[in-house]
Amino acid sequence: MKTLRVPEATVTRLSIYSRYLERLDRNGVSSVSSGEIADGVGVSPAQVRKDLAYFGEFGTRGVGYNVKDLMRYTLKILGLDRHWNLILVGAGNLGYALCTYRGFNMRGFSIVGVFDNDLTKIGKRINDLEVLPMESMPEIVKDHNVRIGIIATPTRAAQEVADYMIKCGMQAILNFAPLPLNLPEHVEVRNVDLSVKLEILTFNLGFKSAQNV
Amino acid sequence: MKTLRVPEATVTRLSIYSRYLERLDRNGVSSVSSGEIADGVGVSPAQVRKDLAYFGEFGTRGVGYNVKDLMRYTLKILGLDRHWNLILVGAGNLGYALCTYRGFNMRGFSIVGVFDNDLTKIGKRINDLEVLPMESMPEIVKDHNVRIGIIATPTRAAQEVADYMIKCGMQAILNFAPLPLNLPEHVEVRNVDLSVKLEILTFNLGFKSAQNV
DNA sequence: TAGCTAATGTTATTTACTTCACATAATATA
DNA sequence: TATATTATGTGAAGTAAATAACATTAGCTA
Repeated sequence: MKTLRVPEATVTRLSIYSRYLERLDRNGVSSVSSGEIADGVGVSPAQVRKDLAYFGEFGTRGVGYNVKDLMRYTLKILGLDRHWNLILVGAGNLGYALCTYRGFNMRGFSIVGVFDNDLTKIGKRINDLEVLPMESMPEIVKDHNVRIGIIATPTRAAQEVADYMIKCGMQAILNFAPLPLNLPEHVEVRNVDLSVKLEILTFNLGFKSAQNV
Repeated sequence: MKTLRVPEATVTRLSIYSRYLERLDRNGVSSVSSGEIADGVGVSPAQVRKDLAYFGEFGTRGVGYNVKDLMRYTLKILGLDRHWNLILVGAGNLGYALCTYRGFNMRGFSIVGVFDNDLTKIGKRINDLEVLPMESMPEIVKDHNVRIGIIATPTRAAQEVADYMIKCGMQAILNFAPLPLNLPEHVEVRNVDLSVKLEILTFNLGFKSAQNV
């Protein structure tokens, strides 16, 4: 098996292919071509094949791909052939929304601990979880073998929370605070910035208007 | 002024520089170099200068950039030198979180209409807004001159909602449903997929584990 | 005012990513 | 069984983006 560096764009698309394949499978589709996948998710057929080629050969020439098989392969590649327990810090509205977000469960993620340092929030329930004080993090992490943490705090708290998460053993962090975190190399971080995409839209709208003038 | 095509990655970074500059400005910093911006947001100094070069010359050789000026320029480039009214469909937990999200207001965005087709949700209040039925959309859009819509519905409703938004005149859509939308060319769409980034993390954790074995 | 230092703006280089094009292989058909 | 058709997998070509390198210019110092 090849060990080329895999572009992050490829991993992103793989995640999208994977979900598209789940949908096909639910709809009873058993076979699919790179062209159909491409149409379904809005990329080129060559792109689909190239992306898959980083990880092996999954199709049959002249035929296409078996939906169930390819779905399982993509899930496995993404590390989703297993269950992942997560912790989340920040029991505000965003934290609440993330805890109740179905999309995570559907992909094998479970939030097993919600933390906050606000005394008015500690003890409240979200689904079947109680919001806990930060000091409880090490215990939860140990009990549930947690490696990934989600930050849904106000911006000002994010860096401190990230540092504490790492002290508690987190190996990866998903950060919703609009602030670049400063973390050691061995920790994987990805940011979800809710307003950046919105600003790409305003940029493009502005650009269009300018061209019409 | 050059009219090269601007890479989307550049626009994304511009949004991040812009917020970083706002922070510097709030902290009373008046001058900054490309190297300092680079350190602050985690890119290379050359990248910062290259990104800015798409839009003009904003610095002084040997000196650096005036923070307030560059902040204003970046905001203007992104189309954020004005106010943007938004509508949102889907008054669930995610919709609620987005309506109350400070990050939008801080960048000049206001959600002026929240819609749902669920009768149990219509009439409820979010901040100072009442959740309205879908039929009210055209009126709100007209009254507030809205061009951008946010989709925070369950996946199954997203495509239909997007179509209706466009009928109501939306020119751009920010889609939180994990589904590629099928829309006419002239409509700008960006997806915020909450679990894709999480799956990049699990991919990377899996990859690391594999390499250690 | 001449020389030094610092940091921009920009060209050249390198690297990364995407698309193209086609050889290969599987199935269907006559 | 030969032929036509379809769609994969992949090397080559093309495009785009990031990095490096440097010429330029502002400000400082003696």
